[in-house]
Amino acid sequence: MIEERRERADAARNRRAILRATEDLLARHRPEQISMEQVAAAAGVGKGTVFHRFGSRMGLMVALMQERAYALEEAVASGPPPLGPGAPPEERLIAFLDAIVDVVGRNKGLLAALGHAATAAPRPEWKEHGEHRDEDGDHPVYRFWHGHTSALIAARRPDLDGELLAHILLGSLQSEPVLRLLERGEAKRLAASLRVMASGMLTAPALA
Amino acid sequence: MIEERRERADAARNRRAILRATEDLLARHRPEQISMEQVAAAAGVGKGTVFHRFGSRMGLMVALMQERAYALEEAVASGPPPLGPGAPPEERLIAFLDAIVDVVGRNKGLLAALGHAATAAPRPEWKEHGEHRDEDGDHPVYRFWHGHTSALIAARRPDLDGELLAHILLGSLQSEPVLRLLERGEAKRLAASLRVMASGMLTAPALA
DNA sequence: TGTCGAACTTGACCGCAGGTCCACTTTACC
DNA sequence: GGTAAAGTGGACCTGCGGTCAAGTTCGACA
Repeated sequence: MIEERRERADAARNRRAILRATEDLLARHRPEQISMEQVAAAAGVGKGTVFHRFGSRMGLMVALMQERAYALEEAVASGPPPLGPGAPPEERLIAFLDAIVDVVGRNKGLLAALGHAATAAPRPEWKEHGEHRDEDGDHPVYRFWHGHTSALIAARRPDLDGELLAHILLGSLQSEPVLRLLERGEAKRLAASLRVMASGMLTAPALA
Repeated sequence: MIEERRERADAARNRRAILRATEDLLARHRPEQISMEQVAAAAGVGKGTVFHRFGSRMGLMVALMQERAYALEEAVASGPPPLGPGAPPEERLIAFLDAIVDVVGRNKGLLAALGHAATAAPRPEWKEHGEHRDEDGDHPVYRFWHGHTSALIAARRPDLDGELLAHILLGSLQSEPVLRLLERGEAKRLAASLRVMASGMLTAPALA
C-alpha cells in the first residue's frame, strides 16, 4: 500500500490534546457521562474537530482504548514470559488476565463503552476514519483480547468451547458490579477471582 | 402495612398494554434502541402515561424484568429440586444458571439494560413508583440472582470469594458477544459453557 | 342514578447531547 | 508567495428522556 498522506502537524497536536483531555475526564467520570462538548472544551478545540478526528463518541473511546492496549499487545506478541511466548498456556492465560484487569482498571468502564459499540446505531456508511467495526461488530482490541484468550484456552483444553469461554471471561469485566469494584480500587481482588475462574476452568471435568 | 388503594381498572389495562407492547418491541429490538415514544405509540397511549406508570425508561425495563423473573424466584424458593431446596449446592447452581440463561435468552439484553441502571443519572428524589435502586445501585432482581448464586458458591467453597465470583458469572451475561449468541438462539451452548465455568470453579484448586 | 374528588391521561414543551455542515483558516508543498 | 488540500469551529438540526398543567374518566357513596 502506498504511503498515505502524512497527518498535518496541527492536526496531530489537536488529536493528542483531545485524547489527553478525554483521559483526564475519564479519570473522574464514567464514559457515558462525558459529553463530546465537554471533551472539546477541555481540549480547547471546537466540537466539530472532535467529530472530524474521531467520527463519533464511540470512535473516541475506541481510539483511546487502542492506545492503552497497544503496549499489552506488544508484550504478548514478543515480550518475556509469562505474558509473552514461552510459558505454558495456563500461566500465560493468568498473566494475560492480570494484565487486562490492570488496563481496564485504569480506564473505568472503557471496555464497557467498547462493548456497547452496538448501541449507537452506526450510520449507513462509515467515513474513512481509522477503525471500523468488522462484520462481527467487534473492535480490533477486543478481537485481539478474545483471540488470545480463546487460543490459550484451546491450547490447554481443546475439548472445551474456548471461543465462548473467552467471551464469558472477558465479558465479566463489563458488568456494572465489577466495574464498581474496580472503581473502589479492588483490582487485586478481581484478578484473584479471575484466576480462580480460569484455572478452575482449565482443570474442569470433561464435558458432561 | 395498610391496604393500599386499588389500581383503577383503566390504569391496569394501560399498564398491561404498555408492558405487552414493550415485550413485542423487545422481541425485535435491543432495549437501548427502543424509545419511550415508540412504546407509547405501540401501546396506544400517550407518552405521559408511560412515564406516569413507570417513572422512567429504566423503570419500564425493570418492571418487565421483574415480571419475568418472578416465576424463577418462586421455583428457587419453594419449587422442587434441583432448582428448589434439597439438591446439593453444585446441582442447584447449575440448574439456576440454566434457568437464568433461559430467562435472559427470552429477553434480549434486558439484563444488560438492568445492569446499566447506573447510566441514567437518577433524579435526586424518586417518585413512589414501585422499585427504587437501593444504596448499592442494584435492582432487586439482580440482587436476588446474585444473592442466590453467591450463597450456593459459598456453601460449597467458603474459601472462595463467592460474592465476586457470582458477579463475574452473572456479569458475563451482559456482554455484547454473549448477547449476540443468545440472539442467534445458541442458548444451549451458553448454558453448557456456564456449566463448565461453574463446576470448574467449584472444584478449583485452593487459593494460591 | 347522580355527584364529586381522586386517579388517570395526554401531548405540547423543555433541555440536552450527538452529529452535521460549511464558511473560514492553516499548512505544506511547489 | 501561491494554492489546493487538510483541518477547524460553532451554529444548527434532530430526536430523546423526562415534565407538567389542563382536561377526562372512574368509581365510591348517597
